[in-house]
Amino acid sequence: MGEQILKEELFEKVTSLAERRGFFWQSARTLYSDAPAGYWVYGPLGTLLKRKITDIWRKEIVFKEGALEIETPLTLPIKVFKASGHLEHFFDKLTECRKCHTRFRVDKLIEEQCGVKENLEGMSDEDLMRILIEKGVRCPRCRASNWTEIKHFNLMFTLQVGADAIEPNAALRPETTQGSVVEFRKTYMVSRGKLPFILAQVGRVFRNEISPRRALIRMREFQQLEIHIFFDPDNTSDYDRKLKPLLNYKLRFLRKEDRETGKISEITAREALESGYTVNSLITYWLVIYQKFFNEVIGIPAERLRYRELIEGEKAHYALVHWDLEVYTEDLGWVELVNNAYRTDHDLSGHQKVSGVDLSVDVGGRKLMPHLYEPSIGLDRVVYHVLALSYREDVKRVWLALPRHLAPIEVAVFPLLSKDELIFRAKQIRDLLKSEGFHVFYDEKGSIGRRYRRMDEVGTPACVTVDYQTLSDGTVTLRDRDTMNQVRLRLEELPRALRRFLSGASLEELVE
RNA sequence: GCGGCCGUAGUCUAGCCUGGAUAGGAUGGGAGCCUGCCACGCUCCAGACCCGGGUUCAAAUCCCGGCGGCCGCACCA
Repeated sequence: MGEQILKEELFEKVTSLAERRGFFWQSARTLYSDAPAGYWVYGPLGTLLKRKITDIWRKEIVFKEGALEIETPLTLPIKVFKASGHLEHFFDKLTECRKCHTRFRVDKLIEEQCGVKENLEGMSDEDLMRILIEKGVRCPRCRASNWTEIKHFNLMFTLQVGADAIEPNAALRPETTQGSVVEFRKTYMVSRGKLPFILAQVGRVFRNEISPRRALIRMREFQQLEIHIFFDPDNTSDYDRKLKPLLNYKLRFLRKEDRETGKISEITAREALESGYTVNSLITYWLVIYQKFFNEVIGIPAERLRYRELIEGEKAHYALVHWDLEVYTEDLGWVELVNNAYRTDHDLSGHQKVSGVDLSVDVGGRKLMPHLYEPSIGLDRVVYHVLALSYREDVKRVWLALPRHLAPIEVAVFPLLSKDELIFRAKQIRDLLKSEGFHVFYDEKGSIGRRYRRMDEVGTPACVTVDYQTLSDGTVTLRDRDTMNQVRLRLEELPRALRRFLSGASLEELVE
């Protein structure tokens, strides 16, 4: 199987196949070689795959969990990010130690070593630099006192909205959350909400990353599938009930104390909840739901998944507790797929303070500021890992063993030979399957073997071949991508058989 | 953003050190022939030196800058 080679070069093989076959590639490069990094195009197959993942998330999570999906603008007033705390954390002034090349935030250095707190934010670079020199601020790492000039890092894209705007007054959102938080009050009202109140958003977000790398893994513009659960921290009884049948489910955690050994603890939902580790039944439930979703629906083996507990300094500024759901591949190691943050009332309270609008809700005559728990999927990373974990090769062929329900092309139809009578019949069968709602691909070029290989490479689970026997008795062969085995089926039963096959039945089961 | 390595068709690669005439090959792609089930074979076609500047009679090749890629550091709110 060439396992050794596979592990080392998986990333390159997957991105190369993705470009060759039209899953994804780097934006604008064909025409402009100096186009900035971090922007990626989804080709026809990639778009289909991404849509399938999104749709299955809608079906399995949004719909089943009673979330209301909304769409909010990509552009938001800068005030929103002041209230959320992003502004403070997004515009850093950094300096670098000339001796050990480590970087530090200027305000932190001065705060820590000079005890100064006020007015640092409004201070000019010259003044800050003067303080660094006059107070002899030392590098916390190597004790040197030789700083480079101050550099600005702006991690949000700002905009001047309005033809006469000079100063930035808006920004592209770095997460969809703020849209949900800002519209919480209105949405809650129009949908006659009660707690827990769940919103969902699918959409693009923008981060001015310092060094975008590794294709879909770190981009400047990417997509999130987010769930925003507003709840009463003192009453999660709905979730006590929902969690009950799942109490024995084993969650996989990398606890902060096991950071160095990398030991993963399998802890049942019951233990996690009762020990207080996962705070409450609501958070515990959602941790279970997402691990199950990625394991059972997206098809990632459980041993490749873990929740990594983030420690102080790693956690976002808004989070009280925070786990990253991560996926493992041999060449990229553990990569974050879902950011699970318990944001408490950080966001709503922040907006209430800045806007002056009361954002509390009435619960049985009691005024309450809802808390927010947010599992946020990085969709592009999911797309990459679905492809990477499906990648197979042996001496004969390369194929994607995609979960059948995620495959962009569901079935291919081929005439065995490019002869008019076979082509005519094959096209009829293609149209029949299209009218039955299948995503069908038709091909008559090249040998039959070559056509099977082409479909293998894009993960098409089923190939239907029309031969001379089809013309005489109305049967076709159905080939399984993974085993390369075939069964012969009557045309009348083909749509039903195909449907069963795509939802997981084996070829043997189809002919029973 | 810093340091190291690197940049030739969709992909992989020869040529670069030591400057020289239509930049070679493989694979993939298109058109056709052949072909009774797993990348057969044959014919034809299209496809590249990351961008800009410099040195030179002459630059894929040497020099400078930019952009990009990988790895490490930092960053990842």
